[in-house]
Amino acid sequence: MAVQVLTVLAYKAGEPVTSSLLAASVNTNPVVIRRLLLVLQTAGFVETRKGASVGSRLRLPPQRIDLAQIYRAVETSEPFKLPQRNPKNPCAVGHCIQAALVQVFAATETALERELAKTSLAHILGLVEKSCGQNRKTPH
Amino acid sequence: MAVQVLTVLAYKAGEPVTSSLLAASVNTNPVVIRRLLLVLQTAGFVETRKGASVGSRLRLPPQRIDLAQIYRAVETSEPFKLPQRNPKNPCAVGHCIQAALVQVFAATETALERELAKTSLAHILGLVEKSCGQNRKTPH
DNA sequence: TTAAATGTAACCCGTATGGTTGCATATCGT
DNA sequence: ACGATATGCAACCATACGGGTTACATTTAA
Repeated sequence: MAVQVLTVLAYKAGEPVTSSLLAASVNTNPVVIRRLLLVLQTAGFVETRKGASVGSRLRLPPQRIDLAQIYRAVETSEPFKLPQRNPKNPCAVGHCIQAALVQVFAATETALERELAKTSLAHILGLVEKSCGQNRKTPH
Repeated sequence: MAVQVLTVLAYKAGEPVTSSLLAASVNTNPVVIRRLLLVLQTAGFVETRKGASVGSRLRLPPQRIDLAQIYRAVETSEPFKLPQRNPKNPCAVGHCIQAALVQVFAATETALERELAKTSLAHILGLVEKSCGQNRKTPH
C-alpha cells in the first residue's frame, strides 16, 4: 500500500495531494492513509501540511526512492523472525539451532533488500504510465 | 519451525522420532508438530508411521533439501501479495499500478527463493553441530 | 472567521498462527 | 491376541496483526 501511495504522489510530481484523494485512489479510508503518511513523513519521503486545500507531497525525486527504503520504513515485524522459542527445556538441538538460523535468515533478509533496492519509484512510475498510457495530471 | 523440526530429524539421521520428542525439542505441543508433519509428508520430506515406539524420519538426505523447498512446502500466504484492492472506483493510478507491482513482486519472490535455495539442510546441520559441538545421537 | 484538512485516539473485524483438549485409529511388542 | 503407544483429526480458544470505521481536537489557507 505504501508503494501505491508513493507512486500516486510521484505521479502528481510534487503537487500536494489530500489524504482523501489518496484514499480514493487506493480505495480505502483516509485515516488509514494518514497513518501511513505519518510513517512516510518520519522516513523523510513525504512532507505534509495541515490546513485547508493542502496535503502531502514527495520530498525526494522518485529516482532516489527504492523499494528497499520503503520496505524498511514500513515493515514492522520481520518476516524471517524465529518465533522466540523460550528456554524452559534444558537441552535439545533447539538451543543450538537458533544461532544458526539467525545467520541464515539475516543473509536472506539482506538478499531480499538488495533485490528490492533494484527497483526505484521512478521505475514503477514508468511502468504505470506506459501500461496505462495516459497523460499526466488526469488520473482518470 | 519447519526448519527446526527437519533439522532435528536430520540430526537423528533416519531414526524415527516421535512427535512428542520433536515437540519437546522445539518447545511446543505435539499436535502442532503433527500438523506440520502432515505438510512435510505430502511434500515428500518425511515419512511417518503410526503405532507404538515409532514416529517420523527423513526420506531424503539433508543435502537434497534446501530452504526454498521447505519454504514452498510450508508457506501458505505469499508475503508479497497485493491486498486485492477491488474495483469499485472507476479510475485512479490504483488500477494501473497493480500489474506493475505484480511484476516487481514476482521478481522479488523468485530472488528470495533463489537465495533460500543456497542453504541446504545439511549446511544448517553442520552449523548446529559445529556451534553446539556435541556428539551425535545424544541431544540430551 | 470559516471551511477544509490533518493528527490521534478508540473501537471493531477478519485472518492467520499456534496452543490445547479429546478421541478414534493404527501398529508395534510381548 | 491384547494392551501400550503414537498418529490423524476435529473442535475450540488465545493472541497478534492489518485494516477499516467513527469521532473529535487542531491547524491553516482562503
